[in-house]
Amino acid sequence: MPELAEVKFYANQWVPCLGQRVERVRCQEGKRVFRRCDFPALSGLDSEILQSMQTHGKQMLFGFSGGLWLHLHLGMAGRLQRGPRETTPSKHDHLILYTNEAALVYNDSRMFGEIRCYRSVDGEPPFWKRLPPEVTTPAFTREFLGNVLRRHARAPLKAILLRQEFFPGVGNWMADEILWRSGIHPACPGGRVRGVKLSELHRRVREVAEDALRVIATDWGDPPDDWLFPHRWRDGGVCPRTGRPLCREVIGGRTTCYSPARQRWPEELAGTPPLPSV
DNA sequence: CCCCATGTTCGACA
DNA sequence: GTGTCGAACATGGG
Repeated sequence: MPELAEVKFYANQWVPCLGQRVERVRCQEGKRVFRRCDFPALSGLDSEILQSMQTHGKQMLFGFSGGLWLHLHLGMAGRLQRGPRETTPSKHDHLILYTNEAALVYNDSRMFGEIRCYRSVDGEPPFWKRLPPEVTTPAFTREFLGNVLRRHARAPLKAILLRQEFFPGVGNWMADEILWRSGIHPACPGGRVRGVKLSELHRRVREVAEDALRVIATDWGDPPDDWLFPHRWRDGGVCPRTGRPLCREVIGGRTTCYSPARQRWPEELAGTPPLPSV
């Protein structure tokens, strides 16, 4: 499930425990989620204090005293929970941090997620400081978007939007939502999007991210019926704007839902000049 | 048994 | 370098 807003929601589950000291770390080395984890560092969380939480796209970073940083990714099915101190590990609980008041649980049934731990006394680990701009910040400009599309002029927009190095946090449903609101076909090549369409896409990327955060990140509310979201996997789903049927197709390697009635092919965009030849 | 899944990475190939 | 495709990872749900 986790995209931008869901990741924020899960990260928030641990926030009430900021300031608490970890009394015990429970985990099982050898599980896939620890495939690149510095295990001694992870065990070192024992007796340290949880001091900070931040997210970036689909990634979470928890800061601990002693210069330790816990870096989590939820993959396809991961989640975080906060439970009572008496919490006993259930089937896919791969990591539990026990404080004197609570249990902080990382759960991932498919193990596509990842748990890593770093030592860095001088603030966040270096990789974290080099992450690209988040789509909700001023650094995510129309020009930045235009450059990305120009450099991938022949790739379908859907595939481009899924790339975390450009659109951190955007996943399958957000990409579909963005393109649907923009009225652009998901298979439209990046190079076709210029001028007003570029402005439109830029606005919608930010809008979907902000809407998702507002609706999901704190309370995990149900997305309203005027989003594409509640209609997209429904068999016989209907576009809430046009009332016309939605369709599903694999684009950019992922099942994509769109509304053919309002998301047009590049050729149908009036006055679009041809793509530059490579 | 079949198919599908809100993610990422890797190798082969045009 | 760009882009596509399929497979792999591991599990659960319909």
